[in-house]
Amino acid sequence: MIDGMETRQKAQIGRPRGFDAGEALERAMRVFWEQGYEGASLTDLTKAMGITRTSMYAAFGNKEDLFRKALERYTEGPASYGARAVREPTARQVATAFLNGSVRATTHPGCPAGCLGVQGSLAAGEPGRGARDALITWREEATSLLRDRFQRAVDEGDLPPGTDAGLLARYVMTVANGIAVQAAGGATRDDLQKVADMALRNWPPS
Amino acid sequence: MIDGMETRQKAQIGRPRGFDAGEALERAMRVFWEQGYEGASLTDLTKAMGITRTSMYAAFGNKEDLFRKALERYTEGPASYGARAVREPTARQVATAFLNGSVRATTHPGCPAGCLGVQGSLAAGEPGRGARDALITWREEATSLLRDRFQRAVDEGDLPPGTDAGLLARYVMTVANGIAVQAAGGATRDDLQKVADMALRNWPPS
DNA sequence: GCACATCTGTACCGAACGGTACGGAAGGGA
DNA sequence: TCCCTTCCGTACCGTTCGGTACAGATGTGC
Repeated sequence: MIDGMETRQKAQIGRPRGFDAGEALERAMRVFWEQGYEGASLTDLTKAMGITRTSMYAAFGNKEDLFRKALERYTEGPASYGARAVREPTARQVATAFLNGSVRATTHPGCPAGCLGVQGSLAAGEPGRGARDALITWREEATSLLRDRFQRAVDEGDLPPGTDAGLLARYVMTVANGIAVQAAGGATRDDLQKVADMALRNWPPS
Repeated sequence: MIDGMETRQKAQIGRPRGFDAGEALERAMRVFWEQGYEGASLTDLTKAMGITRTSMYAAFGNKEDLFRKALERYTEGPASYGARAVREPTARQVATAFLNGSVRATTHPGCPAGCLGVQGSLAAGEPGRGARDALITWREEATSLLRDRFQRAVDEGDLPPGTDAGLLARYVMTVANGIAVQAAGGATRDDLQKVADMALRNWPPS
């Protein structure tokens, strides 16, 4: 039996936790988002989470585990536009929703600029390879989701026969990644929305 | 009077340097490229450069100075396709050369995958802010170069009147940034070349 | 050959890193 | 009420971080 959040809360026995694990994870996610895996120290993290190192280790494992859990939360929260996008009725709407969502998420007021799945760890030294590889896998999974969706569109006749669904998925993902980098550099939402619109102008006809 | 490399070599007096500063900087650039600013420790750097910490500090200043000089070298070396691209005769050729160059540079065999100007430091903790901001400026300068070139194309009638040169520049830069992220994640040169080709299919007519 | 300016190597600095031992505090079950 | 289990806070672990003091090595100018 596994509880949803994955932060073990085995039985109802013993002293109960004195903080909200979900809220603490949310705060940790923000720190990783803003400073990256290597740039976020345990002191930064626990201070933002409002708990001690000991509590953090007991609840989440270690720094890398915390990062992975923060990434999960990011997927279900700020990056949930991805899962929503692939449920759009046409391939074009999928691509549009995905890029629009990425623009909104990477420039959301009150949140760090950019995308945790990109700037969390793009290049890293030896101790950060785990986090980096986790993000590579994360981006690959998103690309696969898009590819499968576009392939379905090809099969259903929504996209022209012979269309390379993998290329289309990689193209959309590449633009989204570029948007994330731009946002991290301070590009505005309006600027990036125009870029997203332009990237969709050459979409194959239905 | 200033010497070209910027690594001070004031007079011909005193014990001469026992290593090639250009070669050492090249090695440092590779380490930053592969591991990022925060992920590259002085131990990693000096080991790759084949010199001691003391020699590195005497020749380059400190870690952040070394990073800035490595970035200059990167600009004149692996990223020199940028300056070449803006000299192409038409706007379309400029954009094509820029994206093709970015594909080649980010997937060059024997070099780290990706782009130093992106993965060198995208998100960072407090001590890495200098490097991060240097890269933001670096990308902005490249965008400005493209924007000015596209504006010239508009003025000369190479691009339709009323074309937003700034948007075009940001679009090209965004795709290039996305290509860099993709390359850092292991995408192949062929895959990315197809993405670059696709990104140029909706280029405004001459 | 001698003096001087610079470079090199070692050994070290204080601070920050990720991670943990341990004792006291605080709840639930009997 | 007592016990047991778990959580919390402090104080600390060894390691690594970026950076440097200092002494010896090595060349050039006189």
